[in-house]
Amino acid sequence: MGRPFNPGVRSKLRDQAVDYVLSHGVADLALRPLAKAIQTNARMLIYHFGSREGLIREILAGLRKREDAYIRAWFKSAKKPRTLAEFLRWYWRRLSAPQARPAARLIFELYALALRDPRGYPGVLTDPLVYWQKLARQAGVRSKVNLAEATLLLAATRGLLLDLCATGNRARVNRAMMLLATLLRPVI
Amino acid sequence: MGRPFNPGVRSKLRDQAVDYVLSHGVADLALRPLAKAIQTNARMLIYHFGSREGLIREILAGLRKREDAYIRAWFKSAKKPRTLAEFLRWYWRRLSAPQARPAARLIFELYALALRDPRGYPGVLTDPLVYWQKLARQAGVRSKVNLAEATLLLAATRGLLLDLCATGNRARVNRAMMLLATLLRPVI
DNA sequence: TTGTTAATGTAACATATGTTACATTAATAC
DNA sequence: GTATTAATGTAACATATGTTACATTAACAA
Repeated sequence: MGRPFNPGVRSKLRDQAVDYVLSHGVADLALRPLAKAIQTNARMLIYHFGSREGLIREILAGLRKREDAYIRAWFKSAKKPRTLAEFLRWYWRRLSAPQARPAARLIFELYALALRDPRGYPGVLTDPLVYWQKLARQAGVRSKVNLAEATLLLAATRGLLLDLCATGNRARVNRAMMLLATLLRPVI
Repeated sequence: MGRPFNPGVRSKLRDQAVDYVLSHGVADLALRPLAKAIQTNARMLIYHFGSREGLIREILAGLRKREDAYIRAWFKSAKKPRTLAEFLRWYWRRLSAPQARPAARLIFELYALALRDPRGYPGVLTDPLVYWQKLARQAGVRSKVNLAEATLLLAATRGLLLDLCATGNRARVNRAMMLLATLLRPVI
C-alpha cells in the first residue's frame, strides 16, 4: 500500500543527466547546476541516486545502455548478417561525425577520471575490451583476428578519434584511418 | 635597489608543483593541499603565479621543458646522428616503462581538460604535432614520411599508451606496437 | 643607519560544494 | 474519510575553494 513506486521518474532524471553530461562533462559535475538545468533541485538528485557517486554510476550505466542499443539496432537492421569490416566502416563514420564530438570528448574525460579513480568510474577501463570481444563473437567474426591485431585496431581508432577531437582535421585523420584499413586488410 | 628578485624561489616552487601534479593529477588541483605538500601556503602560490590559472600554465611549461630537455639529451648523447627508427624505439621503451605511468596518466588528463577548455590549457592540443615535426626535421629524417603515416603512428602510439595505462597488460600492448612497426617498416 | 623591494605568514571573505533536517504534497490501499 | 509511502521543496550545515587585506621579515643600495 501507499503511493506506488514509479520507476519512470528516476529514469527520466537519469536520461536528462546523461544529456547534460554529454555537453558539460562529468569531471566538474555539480549537483546544483545540473539540477537547475533539468528543472529539479539537488535534494531530488540525492533522494533518487543516494549521492553524487551514485548519480555518476547511473549516468555511466545510461551511457552504456544508449550506446549498446544503438549498435544492436544497426546489427538487426539488416537481413543479411553484417561483416566485421562493414561494422567498422559504419562505426567509424558515426564516431568521426561532428555530432559525435561531445560523446567522444566525454569518453576521453572518463578515461582520464578512471585512470585516477578506477572504482569511482567502474567498468570504464575494462568494459570496452570485453564488449568488443562479445560483439565480434555475436557478429560471427570467423577470421582469426589475433590479439595483437585487435589491440592495434582499437588503439589506433582511439588515437585517431583523440586527434580528431583535438585538431578537428577530419581529412587528415580519415586518410590515416584509410591507411590503417589498408595495412590491416589482409587480416580482417 | 631593494631586495633583489630571486628567480630561484619561483622556479623551485614550479618544479615541486610539477612533481606534485605528476602524482596527484591536475584536474582537482587545489592550492592548499599542494601548498602543504611542498611546505608553503596558498598565499605564496598566488603571490608567485598570480592565480591558480597562472600556476597551471607554469606547470604546463615546466612539464614541456622537462620533456624537451630529456629528449634533447638523448639526441646529443651519441656521436653518430640518431635515426628516426632508433628514436621511436627508445621513446616507446621509455614511455611504456612503469616509471612513466604517472606522466602518461597526466597526459591523458590534460588532453581531456584541454578538450573542454583549450585556452585554459594552452598548447596541449596543438603542440605535440608541431613538436614532433620540428624534432623529425632536426633528427634529419630524410625518408618522406607522409602526413597519413605520421598521423597513424602518433595516434596508434597514444592509443596503445592509453591501453597500457588502463589494463597494465604490457605484453599484449608491446606485441601490438611491434605489429605496427612491422606494418610501417617500409615507410620509416 | 634608512629606504626599498622581495618574500612570507595569518586570517578573513565570499562563494560553492555535498549532504541532511524538516515540512509538505501526491497517489495509492483500506 | 484514514493510513502509508513516494515525491518534492526550502533552508540549513559543515567544509573546501580561490583570492585578498594586513602585517612582518629578509636582503639588498645608499
